[in-house]
Amino acid sequence: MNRKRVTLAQVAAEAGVAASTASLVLAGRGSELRLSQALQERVRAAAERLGYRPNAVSVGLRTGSTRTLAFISDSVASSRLAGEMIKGAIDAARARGFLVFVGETGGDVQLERQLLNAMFDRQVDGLVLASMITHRRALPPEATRTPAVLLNLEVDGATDVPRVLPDEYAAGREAVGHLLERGLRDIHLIGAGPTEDDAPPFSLGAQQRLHGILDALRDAGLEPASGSPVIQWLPPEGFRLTSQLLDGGVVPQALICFNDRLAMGAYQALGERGLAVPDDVSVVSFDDVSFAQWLRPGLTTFALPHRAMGKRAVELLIDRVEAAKDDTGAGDAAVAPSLLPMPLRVRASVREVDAAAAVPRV
Amino acid sequence: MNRKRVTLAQVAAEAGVAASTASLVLAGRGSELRLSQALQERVRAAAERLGYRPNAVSVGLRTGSTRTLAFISDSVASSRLAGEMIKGAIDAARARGFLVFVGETGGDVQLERQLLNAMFDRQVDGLVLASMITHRRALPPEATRTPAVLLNLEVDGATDVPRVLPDEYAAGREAVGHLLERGLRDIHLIGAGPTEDDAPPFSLGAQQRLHGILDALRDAGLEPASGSPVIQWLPPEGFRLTSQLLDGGVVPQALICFNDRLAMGAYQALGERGLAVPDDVSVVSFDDVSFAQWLRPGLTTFALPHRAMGKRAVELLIDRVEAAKDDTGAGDAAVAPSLLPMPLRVRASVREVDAAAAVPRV
DNA sequence: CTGTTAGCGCGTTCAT
DNA sequence: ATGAACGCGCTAACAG
Repeated sequence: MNRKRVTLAQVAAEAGVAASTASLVLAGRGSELRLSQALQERVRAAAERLGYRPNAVSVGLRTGSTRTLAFISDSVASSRLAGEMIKGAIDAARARGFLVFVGETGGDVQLERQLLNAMFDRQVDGLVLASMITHRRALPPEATRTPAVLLNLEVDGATDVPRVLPDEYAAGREAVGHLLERGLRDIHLIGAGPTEDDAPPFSLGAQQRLHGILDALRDAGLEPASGSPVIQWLPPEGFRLTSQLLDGGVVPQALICFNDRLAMGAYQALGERGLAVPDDVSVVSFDDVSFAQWLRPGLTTFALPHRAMGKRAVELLIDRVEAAKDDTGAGDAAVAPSLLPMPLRVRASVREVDAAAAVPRV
Repeated sequence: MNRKRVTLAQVAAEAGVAASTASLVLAGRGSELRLSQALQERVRAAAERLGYRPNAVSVGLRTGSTRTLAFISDSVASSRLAGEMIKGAIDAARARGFLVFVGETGGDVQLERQLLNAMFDRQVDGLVLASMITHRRALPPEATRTPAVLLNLEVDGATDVPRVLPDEYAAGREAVGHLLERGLRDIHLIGAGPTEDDAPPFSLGAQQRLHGILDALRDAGLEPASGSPVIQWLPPEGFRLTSQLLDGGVVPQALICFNDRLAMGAYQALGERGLAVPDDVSVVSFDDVSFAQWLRPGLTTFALPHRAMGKRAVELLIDRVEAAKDDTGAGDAAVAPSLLPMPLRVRASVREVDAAAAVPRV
């Protein structure tokens, strides 16, 4: 029941020409080759009438290009953000006429190889290798012999493979800037800090957030009022850390939570003690997960631009794929990572004080 | 740099046999056709040595089967649950040697057709058409001429295309059962009700949840203490609805929230009035979104089995694909939908009373 | 037991 | 201006 497809041969027969002729006019090269308008119209009409669509498998075999991409990540299901990354990728691909195979490894190297093989067997034109948590890894050898781009991933040493990453460092700086501008100087860190070394070792993003925060503070002649590193960034930890801080008798002016889940826990701890956000304590955070906007009050947070990252990654990839076609032989020069801005979602968790008290922007 | 692939011809040459012979032994039909063991070994060794992998595009063209599936949904990014559905699907596919093209329409019919075409052009063996919100829709004509299964979607009339859906009705029944067993009889509905007609018209799932709840209540000789239909099931609505209830002077014994977002809003409203969950009011809900476990206390909720649904859908699909190969001609009999159970995640939002006060299970 | 032949559907010379 | 012929890489008839 599947083989109802119309072939080029049928179109040619219908139009009374040879298959090759039909191929030419449908490829738009008819006028270039000075085929009569009448004939061209005849072919086009026949194709239209029959509902002809080229068999992409055949074209792929013939031309070596399948207009198909591989998207392999360690996790597609962990959060909405993962979905956003994929959506950005498949949308951008479709916009340029590509389809994408998506695979998930769960971090299993074995499985990754298996998927890579299965996709390359199907002659994908390029590969985006993605991760849901920004970290550093080695490239699989397959990624070398075909156009590839890394998404939310960094590699060691100089490399010619493009990477796209969120600009965590800048977001860290902006987070303290946002607080300082509003006169908040008693800033406590929840999830990492107080020193450069106090960040989860596996998360590049965490390290850069911290780095940005500390640098911005230092530039203002300040340092964190406290810091509390922790390995898991989940609400219970946020709750515990914030509770400890509060139990120590301090009421912080502002909290920088290293992600929204920690912030959710912080809200809970604050709420249990009758402390109001933002009147008693201000909170800024990172990620902009779904519930950030539903917390009361709405959480001010820096969004991980996952959609944009997915989009950028496949755009870079397709650029490479199409460049590789007209093989210039170049393209193996080291390339810097593309850093995408993390937009600030201003909501209601940071206190708005009068301008007089605020430190002017530097 | 991409064309380093070893072909069957090279393997055959290396082994000193004809290509067709090599093909046969690598397909495992060597012994069946009584080829000498020595020859078979030679071929296998050559393939191994050269790192041969069949070009799946060529195989696809030749055999008509690409071992590739189409997964098209209206949204992949809306929630973690969407990701789970996809993960279930791609995992099940991989386990059976299939890869999947993922596409998203955003509900745009135009785009859906475009994606369908692009995927069928690439000769996918089957289609899963999915939605993130359970509803009823018409089948695109393409879904008729190839194996297809509907995921979280229902169609009008009898049909031979399999559908997989969560068992919302059963979950609705169980929700009231869970409350009744614990002696809770003053049950208020947040998001729908109090009558059968008070449910969002576009959501089949909502209607069935409500139906199950009402039936179970009726079986126990009860009816909802109140109901409050609303179109958007988001935290602000949950907050508003619950606040209204409370402002009316009633302190409900138990709330059935129609989803976790509404429940989050209910928690907030309760919290603002100093009412404790579950000591003052119990809450059950549906979906089991990510934050349900992070609410304090943890939210007892019926999980949408998205992962399992994705898995089941592709398993049914692949069964059909492989059945269609050895064309029995059958398969066009009407088929009932596969209803997957929504497991109850018992957490801490329902009060545990002493058995004496509880209504025994029927 | 093995190799030859044919063709899946298409794009691309190369002679007309 | 047009069509015949070839081949992408593979599988499956059929001969030998």
